[in-house]
Amino acid sequence: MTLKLDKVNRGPHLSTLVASSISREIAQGRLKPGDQLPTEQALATTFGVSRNVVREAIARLRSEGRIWSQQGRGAFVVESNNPTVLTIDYEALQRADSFRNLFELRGILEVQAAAFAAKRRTEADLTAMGAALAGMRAAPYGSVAWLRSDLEFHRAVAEATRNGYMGQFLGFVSERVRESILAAGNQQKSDDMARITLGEHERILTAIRAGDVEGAQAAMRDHLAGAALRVGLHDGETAAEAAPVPEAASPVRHSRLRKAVRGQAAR
Amino acid sequence: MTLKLDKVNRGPHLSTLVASSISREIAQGRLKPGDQLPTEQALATTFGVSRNVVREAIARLRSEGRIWSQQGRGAFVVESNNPTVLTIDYEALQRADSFRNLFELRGILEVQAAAFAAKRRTEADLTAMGAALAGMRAAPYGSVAWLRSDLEFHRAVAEATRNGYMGQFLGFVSERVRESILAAGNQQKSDDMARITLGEHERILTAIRAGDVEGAQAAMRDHLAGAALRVGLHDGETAAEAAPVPEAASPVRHSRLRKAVRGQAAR
DNA sequence: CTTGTCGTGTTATCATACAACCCTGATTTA
DNA sequence: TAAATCAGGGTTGTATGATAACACGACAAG
Repeated sequence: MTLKLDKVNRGPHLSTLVASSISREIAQGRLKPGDQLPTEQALATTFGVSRNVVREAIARLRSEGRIWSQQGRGAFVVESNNPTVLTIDYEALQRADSFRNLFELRGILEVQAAAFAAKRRTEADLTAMGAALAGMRAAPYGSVAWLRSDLEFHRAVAEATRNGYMGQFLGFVSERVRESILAAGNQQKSDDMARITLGEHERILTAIRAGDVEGAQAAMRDHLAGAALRVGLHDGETAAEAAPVPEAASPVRHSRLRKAVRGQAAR
Repeated sequence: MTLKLDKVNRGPHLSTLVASSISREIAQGRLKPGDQLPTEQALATTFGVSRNVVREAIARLRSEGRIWSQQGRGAFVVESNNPTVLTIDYEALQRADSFRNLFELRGILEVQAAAFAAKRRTEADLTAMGAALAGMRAAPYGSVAWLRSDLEFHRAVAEATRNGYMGQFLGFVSERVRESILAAGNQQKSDDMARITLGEHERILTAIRAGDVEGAQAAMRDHLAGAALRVGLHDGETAAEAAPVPEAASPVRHSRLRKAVRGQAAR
């Protein structure tokens, strides 16, 4: 048996804890946009860590676009509440409704990507898709090679849109969806599925090659509906029902707080 | 006159430069997934900075999910090449084709959001949208209050999709688009525009209230086409032509490199 | 009222030291 | 011989002190 021990080692770094703590202060409004943070020295003493750790935490928050600092002045909470990075909380994705929502978003992007691909694909794109399909045919269903080819096919479609952001976003969303599916691990495999899935992909490629925008959209929609069924999502149309907006906050569990971190940042 | 001096202060931190440099090594494949990075000491000497700076850079990369490190062993490039966060390079967005691509992506999301909103909106959603529209009517075109109400309207639409990720992504993309427009600053304002823009929004709301999915999509499409014209994008249909995939690398300009950073990380 | 100077406080960076930990290989032990 | 133990070096994590660069207000000089 392969025992399934989750990685509880998530961020044993002090800087991670400090960053989360400050992040929480911001999220919960105790530090408002435009506010100045305490000095690094003050933070270091209140948290009971070295100034170095505080600096690493601040570097992280700065890269996330939550705070902004200037030499000689101080560090400030950034004005716009929209951070410059987009993150998806892994824990939240375990909830069925969240997963369904993300799957829905992926569907939107994939279908439109197929449409643009049908309009803008080059010969190179088509051969790339064909190669990916061949890889799927050659590999056993569900194997690593099969999954890689599957991913490659969708990547090629995204590439064919000639819109880099499309590929970036689609890749990001798909990866999160894939992770979540793997984590759940309740996939059943059968020979029929291989044939069906392959057929779906082939129809997509055919439509894209023909430049058939509507057809490509429809084929991709079919494919996603099939995929939804295969991973256990039923009736993808009525997806989200009163799902609260998932906040991007507090990805760190408190139970594992270390002795040093016990204060609040700035009261 | 208000002279227009941009903030060139973007990231004068050494740690940012180091992080970008390592990030580029990964993106360009000189550091493959699973590879071990040079030791912090080695990086510090090759970059000509202190180990502290290297640590801040690594803390940042770790928070972005690109690197994984363990005490006593070393730091490694994470296996999946898909980072756990999504970022958009601000500099790249200044290029017209990039901006066009992002605008196109926004359009996809907005149109589909309108469709879902028409299907799933509640009374509360409708009143929120109505309030936002009222705010636009009351404020002068282009003013801060007007922009806020505009943003609020679109946020309400996204909220009405009952899909939190939709709101998250849409907000993220829209914010980047808005920043870019503000940075360009070549907006011309007229009274006609206020009326036209307001009308577009009203049609969207009407369709959503009526539960008219097709109508909401069409109205939103019109609105975005109008917005594209207003910000100087012409013929949004043939957006990207042979635009290379924008890699998420090198957000730092080299001309401003400081004396210390001149090496490569790990060859 | 403007300008220049100075002192203080803050961030940015450097340098060093130590603790915790992993890995390897030799040594001891069964 | 085979396994367990232990010592050593190497690496990351953290602490500490010092210096440079910068911002800002106070204050004097013009």
